[in-house]
Amino acid sequence: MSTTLSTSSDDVVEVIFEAILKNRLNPGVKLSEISLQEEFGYSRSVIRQGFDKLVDSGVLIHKKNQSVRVACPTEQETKQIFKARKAIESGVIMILVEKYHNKQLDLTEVDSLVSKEKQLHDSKELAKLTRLSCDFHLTLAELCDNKYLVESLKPLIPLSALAASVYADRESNFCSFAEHQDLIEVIKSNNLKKASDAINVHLDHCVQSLNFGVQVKTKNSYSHIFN
Amino acid sequence: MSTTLSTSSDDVVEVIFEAILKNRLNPGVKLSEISLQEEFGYSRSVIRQGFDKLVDSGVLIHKKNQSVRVACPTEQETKQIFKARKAIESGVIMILVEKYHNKQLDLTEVDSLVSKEKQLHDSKELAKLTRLSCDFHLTLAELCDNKYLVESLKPLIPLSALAASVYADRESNFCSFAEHQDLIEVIKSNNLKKASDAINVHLDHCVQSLNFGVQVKTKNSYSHIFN
DNA sequence: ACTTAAAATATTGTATACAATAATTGTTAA
DNA sequence: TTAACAATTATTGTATACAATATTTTAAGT
Repeated sequence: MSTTLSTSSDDVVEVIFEAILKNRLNPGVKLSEISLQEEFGYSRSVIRQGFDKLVDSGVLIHKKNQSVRVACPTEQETKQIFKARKAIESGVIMILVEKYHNKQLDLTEVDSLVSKEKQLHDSKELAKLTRLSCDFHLTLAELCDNKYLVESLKPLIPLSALAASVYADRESNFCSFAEHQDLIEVIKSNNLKKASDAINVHLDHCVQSLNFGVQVKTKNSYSHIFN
Repeated sequence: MSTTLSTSSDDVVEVIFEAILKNRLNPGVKLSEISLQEEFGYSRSVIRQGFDKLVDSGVLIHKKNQSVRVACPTEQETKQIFKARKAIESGVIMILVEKYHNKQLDLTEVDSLVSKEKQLHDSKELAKLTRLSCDFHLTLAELCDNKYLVESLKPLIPLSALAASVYADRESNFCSFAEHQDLIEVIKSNNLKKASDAINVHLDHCVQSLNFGVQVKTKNSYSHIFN
């Protein structure tokens, strides 16, 4: 949703989103307004507006009179995040099945997304892969042509990325591109039940691939984070 | 999500939400920051922070360098809003069915909500009734114990109220308490398909009860709006 | 009277100042 | 060395000032 014409504070939001998806900003990191006005060119009030939006979406945490921190989803929160995604995204995929059946859906964009995912997977470029698998889910939502649905899902994607950066280990196969391929096939199947099941299974697999036993580590400087 | 500890700007959000649900703030009304700092005790910066949150949720519309306006959903947007709600709320009700089956769900709160709805319906107190039927849907979401799901649904409720205030005529039976009663029953049925169908039908009925032929009217003063 | 253009006014966008609160550092005593 | 407390510093919460942009009013010309 945000402003109809985007303002400067949206830059802040974008840059921080990017930093999270690129795995540069780790969960728990403290972000102070004055420190960041040097990184960006903007003044504190603009930085803060961006922070406020991110706090609202749950990506940053803010306690009164304290600096904001990058969210660090707990095990319970992670499970809630994916439960919410199952609700929203099974709605998404059923809309897409119907659209496809009515010849109102062009899947070339997601098709090429999955191809790129496969390339990155084969060349082991894991950071970029995270980014793309996030894009895959958001793109499906966007194909519904329903901004409200997109806005509902949007904050849950970086939150999922944060959860993954905490709990996914190197080999975990967190958000499998192979299953993304399956999802595209099932959209074409014209079978609502199968489609709904497929997305639920995929998201369940995401959670199952996580290792909630790990210890959370926190850093405190943001020199090489935003570039 | 909002701040962990609520700040003053959340008051602004709350008051404006309330005003919308009470049908005091009509779609399209212009809200200027300086005019409102007299209504509230706060300064412009606080008012604006509240506005920003409301803009983000789509309840207020903001074009650069212009005053914010109360959103006035078009026919198409209204249909999108309810399509998004169907996706989210069918997820909600399926979670509740499961919870109820596992004896983890207490329905007394929603039961008494529906009773109150019936009372207000019988005594023709329509403004308060709108408020309660909104509460019903939000309460169902809250019973899921999933803040992400609640936050996804939350902005769609005042948006629905705005749509109703534009397109629902006096006799339209917009969000029927009788169907709310049915929804509670179906949660108890332990039948996922029936539950999902019931909420979809209810929300479809909401849209069907609207008359998109009406002309939109706009006012411009906010004297008796917020009290 | 109506249209157009210019001046005046009002409102937003951004930066900054100051007070309130939290975090940090330094000092002292056990 | 460690713990507790005080003083200092840093950071946020809020208000306000000023510039940029929109809106309204006024005036002139047709």
